[in-house]
Amino acid sequence: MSSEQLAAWGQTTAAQVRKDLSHFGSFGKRGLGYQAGELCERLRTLLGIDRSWKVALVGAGRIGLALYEYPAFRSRGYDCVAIFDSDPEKIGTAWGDQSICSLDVFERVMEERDVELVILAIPADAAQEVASRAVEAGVNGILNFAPIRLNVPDEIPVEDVNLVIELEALSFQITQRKKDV
Amino acid sequence: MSSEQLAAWGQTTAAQVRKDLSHFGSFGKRGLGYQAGELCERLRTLLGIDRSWKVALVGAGRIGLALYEYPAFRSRGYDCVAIFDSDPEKIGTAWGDQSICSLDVFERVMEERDVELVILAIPADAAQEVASRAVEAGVNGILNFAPIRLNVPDEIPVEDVNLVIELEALSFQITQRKKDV
DNA sequence: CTTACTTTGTGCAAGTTGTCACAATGATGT
DNA sequence: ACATCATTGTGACAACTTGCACAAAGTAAG
Repeated sequence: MSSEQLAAWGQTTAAQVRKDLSHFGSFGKRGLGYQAGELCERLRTLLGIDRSWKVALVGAGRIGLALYEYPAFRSRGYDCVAIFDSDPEKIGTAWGDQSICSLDVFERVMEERDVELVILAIPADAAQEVASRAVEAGVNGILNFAPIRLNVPDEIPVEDVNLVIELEALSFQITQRKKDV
Repeated sequence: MSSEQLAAWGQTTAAQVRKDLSHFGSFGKRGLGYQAGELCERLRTLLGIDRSWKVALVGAGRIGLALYEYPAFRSRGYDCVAIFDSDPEKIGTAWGDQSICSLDVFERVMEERDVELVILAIPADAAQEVASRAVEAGVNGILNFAPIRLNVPDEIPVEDVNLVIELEALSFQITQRKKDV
């Protein structure tokens, strides 16, 4: 594939594709382009998605369930090795092959199962405490669905997903567009 | 509140806050700062979130359910006025006060209920078709959970939410950090 | 072998975004 | 009334990002 083709695919320019790729080394062959299979493989390694990751899900509510059952999740190498919830009704019950654990045993389970990533699908008022405990327990990264800005050390990456903000971004763009006309 | 306080809140710098706000006009008083109530109100108007929006949910699966039941959704003025699904088992049943409609009546319902925003919580292979029909039916914006890049006219804003990409972004950051050390 | 063609990798220019610093402005106290 | 203090709004500058254009390097064909 040429950088031109890749650019069309990714809605950008050929020069941008070449610059971005060259940042990580020299992948292509002049006059020929990039060999798709090799490029994929090298990018997967660079992105750190050439292996599977052990994930713990905190919050067995509807968002947690939707994530847990999301097929792309497992197929892309994210392996859910623990589910936690604070609701005594849910603790002990199972989703698929995972039984839901109490937060009382959070630290022990996190260590036993070598959890690397934590997904927080819990209300905002509980998120900070769990995040801090997860960091303390040695987690490497956090995917946060709670609508608060987590306070964690700089070296722990956090990705926020905030549905309301996404909707508000849409509202803003629509409002702007109507004003222009 | 001073720009300094706002900056601390939003993890940015005071100068940035002032530049951003000044872009939309002159809100503050020199020597005093910004009056919180008025600032909020004016920003809400600018963002287009000073009113409610009529939303249709397409896809009554687990992601759809999680969204529908998400309290912040309604409390921020996003009013779900229709739910669609293609599964005959689900059509006719109801979630709360909304009964689930067939996609056969998509165009009619969209118009009757004045839908402004569509949330696509359906598999990738169905997303493009529904998106095109929504645009045709006069929708103003799309929130897309399907992992494909929708092809819609430039004047229709689309926000994508892709959980796998969020996780991969975490994986990348973790991998990078480990390399540095 | 040589010529014509393709496509990368990159220096440079253009454009965009973020930061600094300070005059302008209003509040506050004497 | 005046001096002092706090804070905005903004021009000038610095840092970063994107796009252009072309030499370098490789392919292909006669």
